[in-house]
Amino acid sequence: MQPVLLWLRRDLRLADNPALTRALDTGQPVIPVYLHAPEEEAPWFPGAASRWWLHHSLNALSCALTAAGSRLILRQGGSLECLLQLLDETGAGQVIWNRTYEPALIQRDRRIKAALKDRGVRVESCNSALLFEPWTVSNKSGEPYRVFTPFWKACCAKGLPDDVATLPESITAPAHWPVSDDLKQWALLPRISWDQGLAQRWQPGEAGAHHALERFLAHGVLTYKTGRDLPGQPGTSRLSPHLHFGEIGPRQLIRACQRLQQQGIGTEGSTSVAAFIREIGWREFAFHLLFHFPQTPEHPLDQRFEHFPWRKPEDYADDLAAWQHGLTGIPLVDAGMRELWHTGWMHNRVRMITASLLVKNLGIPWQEGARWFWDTLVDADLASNTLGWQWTAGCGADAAPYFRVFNPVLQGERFDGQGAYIRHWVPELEHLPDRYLHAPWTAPASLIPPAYPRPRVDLGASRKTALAAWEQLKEHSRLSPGGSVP
DNA sequence: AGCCTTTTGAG
DNA sequence: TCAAAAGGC
Repeated sequence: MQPVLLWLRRDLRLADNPALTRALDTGQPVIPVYLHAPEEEAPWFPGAASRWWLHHSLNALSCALTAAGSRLILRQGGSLECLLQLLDETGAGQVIWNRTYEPALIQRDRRIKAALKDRGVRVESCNSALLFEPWTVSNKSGEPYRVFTPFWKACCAKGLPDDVATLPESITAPAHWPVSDDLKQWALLPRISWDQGLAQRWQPGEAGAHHALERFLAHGVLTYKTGRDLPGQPGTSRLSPHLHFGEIGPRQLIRACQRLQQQGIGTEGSTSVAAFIREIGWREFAFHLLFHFPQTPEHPLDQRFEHFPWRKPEDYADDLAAWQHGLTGIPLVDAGMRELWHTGWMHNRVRMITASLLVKNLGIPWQEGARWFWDTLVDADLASNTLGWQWTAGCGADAAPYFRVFNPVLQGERFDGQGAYIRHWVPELEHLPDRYLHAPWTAPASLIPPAYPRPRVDLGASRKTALAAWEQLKEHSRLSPGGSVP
């Protein structure tokens, strides 16, 4: 019987996978394929941490498919060329996939869909990644939302989808399997092994995603509202990389939350679960914004910021390097940057704080931070990363106003009071008493650990400079709206 | 989802 | 005198 191709991309799971369900519903044999074509994601080629995750996730998916009586076929090259080749080799007449939403991938998929249809191939695409696809939500005048709360209200009014297809017991195999690449030959893993920290922390793949969810449901979600702010405690879901690669989907999370809500979980539990669902909403909002404003990975949504007086690369290179390597001399910031480097992930509150320091105190353009996060995060996601950086820089939709500057000393005292997080990631400061831990430069000279750098910025002075620059920019924009600044 | 300074008002 | 509230960036 004529098989169908199931083209897997950011949907590396078997449960709640509409494209897989559709493929099974045809009653024909299914050939699952993953195509490696990183250049098609230009200019946002997958970063090193992301490639590490992809390698292990594909391994896991391949095992799961094998256990279900199927296989994962790997091919490298242009996606269209690979698909045509596979259609030719297998005699398949239909391709099914789940949609992606990054600008470059939308273009590619559109091109491929048209080319396949031209050749008489049946093509079908589904939604696995989102509760609401970006073109299905708009305000009364038909415009995309630019503010989160009304956006999310409109989503909730539609009803959050929680319909989840059951896990297939087996997947019908074709009479003949096409040959597959050997995953190792794609060289997704780093050549020098800096990845032990990642391997220790993460279990990529669908099973790992469900372990992470179970842990969170049992230990984090009921205290999420306050627990998520404490970087020294595992109070967040840590699902972001699993979500990015589609090892688990938002509908599954909504369903799990609704099950919890039906049990008696008390007021704190209930508001905590609601807070978590709201975070899923921010993820949806990020996709909404990226789809409707595809220039935002590179350009600020608020055009006034095109003329912001950022420092120049030759002036900030040393500060940028110090920030990247966790050597700014500001403990909470260095702790976060080192957590990122060692585990490919950073606690959300610390992301806001490290980003604020880069953009506001160091005067470095947010795009530099976005690029570094892109390369080092295992959860690097163009939509979420763009929203996060523009939020911090104050130039995005519903962003934090520019004048909101985080003070990493105060934030440390407030959210890492006992210093568990800082001491874990900045061992030079292990023995510094709590009262000096967040600002070692205020300690008596005899207590300051010589191995730890002096702070690279004066937090108070740089804050003033940043606010003054913002006031001036506003003034210029008022005088010459949309125009250039002298 | 902030910080800093000034003002207010109870004691 | 000091904590809380308010106001500006």
